[in-house]
Amino acid sequence: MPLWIQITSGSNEPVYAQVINQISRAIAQGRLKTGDKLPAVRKLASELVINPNTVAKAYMHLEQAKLVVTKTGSGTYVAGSKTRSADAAEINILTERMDNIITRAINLGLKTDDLTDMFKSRLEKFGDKKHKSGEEND
Amino acid sequence: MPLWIQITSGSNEPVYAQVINQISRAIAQGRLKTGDKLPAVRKLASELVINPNTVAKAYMHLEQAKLVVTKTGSGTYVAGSKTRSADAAEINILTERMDNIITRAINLGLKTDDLTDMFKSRLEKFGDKKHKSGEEND
DNA sequence: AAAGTGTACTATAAGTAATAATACATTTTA
DNA sequence: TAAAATGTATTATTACTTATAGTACACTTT
Repeated sequence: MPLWIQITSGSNEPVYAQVINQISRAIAQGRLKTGDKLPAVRKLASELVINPNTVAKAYMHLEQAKLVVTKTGSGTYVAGSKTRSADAAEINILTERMDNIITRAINLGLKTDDLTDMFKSRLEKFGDKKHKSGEEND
Repeated sequence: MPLWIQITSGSNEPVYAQVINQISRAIAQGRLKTGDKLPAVRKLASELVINPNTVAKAYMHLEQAKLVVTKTGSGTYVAGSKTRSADAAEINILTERMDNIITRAINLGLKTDDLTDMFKSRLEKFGDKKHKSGEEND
């Protein structure tokens, strides 16, 4: 499995955020599974031609989000899913972002039906993934 | 109709973006209709206790998004809907943001069914609004 | 002519993003 | 034990963004 992260330099999205988002998505879509090892900070930085600190920052955020587990000296690994249940604050942020997207779409002239179709289409890439069980790293 | 915009100072979202988003949403939800006049730059700035330049910046962005029309010396008005059709680039941005939300939700432990329900629920606030016709300002 | 409106410009301060260069602690490997 | 690999921490610098502030200008309405 070579390298699936791609950095867009000119983007308004910060580099560390691009790393976070792409790894998060890989986990959500099941392309990265519990226990999988992420590239070493220095190695990934070298491959993406970015600063090691930037990768470290991304890994730190991913760990705070409980998506990865860090073992100093060993590496960074995808955490167990544990059927996390989102708290109220996180749900609020989600609905806020959802409203923003809907707003944008409506103001672009899309109809609610079009939007619904688009949503369902995107959702297809995300099955209710079963992470490998029996490998929880705690 | 007094003031429906509310600014959160401590937010990580820039003030000008808050103004843009709240006005955009009001338009999308039909609470602001074609031809409606927005508060004057200086007046809104005064009411929100922010800098007039910040409001001007928000209005500038709204105009570039074709959501409002500006008449120097007169005021800023909600533009006609014109059944705008989004171009490919805008659709791409939308789907990208949609994927990001879905990613976040799945990683929080939500099921696709829960997500679909949430989406439909949020969508209810946005009818396929008929803007007042016969008032296109061109 | 006066008032109201959006726009443009310069300047400043604060925060964020990214890079850079080191150094340190822990784990793995030889 | 020693060496290598790993994540972490620190300090510094540069560039950009955000927000405020003050001023001036052009156009429209009254």
